[in-house]
Amino acid sequence: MDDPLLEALTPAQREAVQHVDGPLLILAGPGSGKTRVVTRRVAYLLAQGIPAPRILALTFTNKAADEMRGRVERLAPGQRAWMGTFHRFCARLLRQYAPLAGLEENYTIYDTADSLGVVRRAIDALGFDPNYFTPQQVAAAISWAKNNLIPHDQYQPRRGQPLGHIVAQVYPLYQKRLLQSNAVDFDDLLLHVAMLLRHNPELRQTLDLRYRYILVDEYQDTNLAQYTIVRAMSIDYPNLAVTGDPDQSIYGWRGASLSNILDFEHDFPDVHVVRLEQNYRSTRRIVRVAAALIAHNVLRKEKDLFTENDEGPPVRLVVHAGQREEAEAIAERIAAEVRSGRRRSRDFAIFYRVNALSRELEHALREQGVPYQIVQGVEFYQRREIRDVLGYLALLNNPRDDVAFRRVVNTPARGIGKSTLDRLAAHAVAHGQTLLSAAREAGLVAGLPKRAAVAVARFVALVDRLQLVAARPVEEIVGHVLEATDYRGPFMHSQSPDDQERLANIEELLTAARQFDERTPGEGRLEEFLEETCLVNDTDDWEAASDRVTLMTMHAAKGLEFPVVFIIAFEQGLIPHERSQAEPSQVEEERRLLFVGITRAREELQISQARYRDFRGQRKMAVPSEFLRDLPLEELDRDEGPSPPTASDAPNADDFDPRADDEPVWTPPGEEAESVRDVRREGPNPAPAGTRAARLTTAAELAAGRIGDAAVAHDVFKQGMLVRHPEYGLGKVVALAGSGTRRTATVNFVSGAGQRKFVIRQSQLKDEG
DNA sequence: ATTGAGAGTTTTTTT
DNA sequence: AACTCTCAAT
Repeated sequence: MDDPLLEALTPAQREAVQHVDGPLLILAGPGSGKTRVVTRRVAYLLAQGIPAPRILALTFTNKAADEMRGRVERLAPGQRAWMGTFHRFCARLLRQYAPLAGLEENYTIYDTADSLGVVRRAIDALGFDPNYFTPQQVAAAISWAKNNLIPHDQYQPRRGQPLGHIVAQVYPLYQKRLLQSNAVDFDDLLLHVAMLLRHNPELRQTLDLRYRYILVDEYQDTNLAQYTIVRAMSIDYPNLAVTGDPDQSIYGWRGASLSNILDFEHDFPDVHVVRLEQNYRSTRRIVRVAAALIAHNVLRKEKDLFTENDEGPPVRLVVHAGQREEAEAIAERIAAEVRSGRRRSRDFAIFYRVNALSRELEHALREQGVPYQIVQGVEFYQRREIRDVLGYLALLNNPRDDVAFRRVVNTPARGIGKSTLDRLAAHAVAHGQTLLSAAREAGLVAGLPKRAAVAVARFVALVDRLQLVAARPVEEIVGHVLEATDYRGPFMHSQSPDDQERLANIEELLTAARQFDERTPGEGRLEEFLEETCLVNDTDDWEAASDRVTLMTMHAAKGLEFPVVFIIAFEQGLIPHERSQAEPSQVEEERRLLFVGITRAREELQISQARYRDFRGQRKMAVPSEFLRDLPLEELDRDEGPSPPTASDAPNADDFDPRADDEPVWTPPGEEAESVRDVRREGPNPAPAGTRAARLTTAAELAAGRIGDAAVAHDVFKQGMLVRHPEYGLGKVVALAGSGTRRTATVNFVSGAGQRKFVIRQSQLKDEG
């Protein structure tokens, strides 16, 4: 057989690809060609004549799903199997069967911040002191319960657990409020669906039949809810294929349970197990370092990890004086390699344990003019202005959404303050109403001053007006929201960089809306757009194609690979993180996380540490990570760095903390420093100024770039700009929609002509500077 | 009701 | 350090 789908595969890989019916467990070490196997297997199933709609592929990140979709598309063009994250799959399912879960199909998905707010108010309403247990502690406990399929009416506090007793009261109220707002949180997406499947045998059967071939990627990261969902759909047709690697389980804190993968063989006794242990990604040295590290985990199934690749250069271990030096050294190195033509920017990735560590790197890279992209820093959709605008959309989509109401009712300020809101809320609770319906009868609300009642009434009128366009394309709705609220007005004439960035972000949101409209034509797609905005994050915008250095957390790095990897801040308290040090099992998870980071590297790996690091404005001496002990010294090139800089060689000597003296810091417990090989660090090699233009990755630039891509003649109009029409005169673009020759503009004229809509191509509208 | 100053808190990782 | 929250002044 010279089936191209089976080409260039090892016997083990081929075995997995050709497996069709029955349960399948693929135990795949890092770099073992898992993605390749998985995508080919999907294509193989399709080639066997299995209809695409019978296939369901579930991943944890959209990034992974996109990757899979792209590769399957190349192997089997035009076949549309459903691939996506658990959460999106559940969101979609829940939309279809919303009433069974006590929801309407236009339900809102609350993100972490939204749900935290609801928890906070629930705690408040029950009269608990939020200083005793923080809302996030309570929220975490609720989340834990949901991930373990404990519904609000079955939550039992453990004896002697004070937090549990509070949760036992807050959880039911919280849940009641979500339902009342026709809303769910992230965990509910899974919980509701799991419960649906459990309590509706016919539905379970239908879905089992519909999704006859199910594939779960990163199975080691599934929690009980996810497990239950997948299991329930694999009873009549147990064609469940899972891939995973217990050594890469890094989501225990999210309720992931290793037992799901370790017990798979128990759940499906006739499971076919395929082991992919050979690494095709990394050099021998990198693989040996990774293997040595992970061997220190006690709670582990022994697994071989080997490669036939080249030896490669030693793994570097570098100590820097401070975080700035660390960042600068990395940036300089990358710049030098790129300049010499040995590497391209895209070959490099820098990993860290916590997002906050990206700052210094961004700085240094910018200084060196190295283009970079940061995966998932301050998320776009978390920004105030974005959340505000989306708040309006959410309220339009689901008028029962109290969180959205609170967010937008006084944004921008319209004289509806806290006391007014409190009275509205009290009225709503008393009458079992939502905030918006309470607002509709503002006149009846006890104690509400006339003035406030008028303001509320005006807000309701605004919402009603916007409601009229709620079924229009999303870009148009956003345009109307911006116009009706004059949201951008205050920023428009401001020179402050912050305000300029806000405007750019809003512009970016308009672009995102437009792209959504183009991708998803038709009316009334608002809820889909909203679903996407909260279930899809910046990570998913990560473009492997663009020639930039990638910055991200080690969590986000899973599933990716790069020729050169830097892991920074290899320090106690960061990796393992201080919050993970109490529990041995948590330390093991941190070790797995480092393992994931290390195994992303194909050719070169550098792990670095600083002697001091600034944390929350405080300078702290850094201690090397305890995992240093777990790394094989003989594989490493160690560079303790120069002695602390003096004024002559440190341009930023004023930042240097004299407390960071030159004591040997890098000696791991129980090790002698003398085995360290002395390696001279390459000196800085700055390029002549002006050879490379510094590039910033800002929303503004992204917006400009994207708009630039699609720039066509009739595309010069922007939401909010002034235009002139030969007949109606001066007007303002209220909203835009559609694309290409069918792009339309809604214009509000100064003259009595009111609001009119034009097909731009055929109109006589002119830009009025 | 809004604004600004001062106080207090914080994210570890992601859907 | 950056962000949010609280309280007093406007």
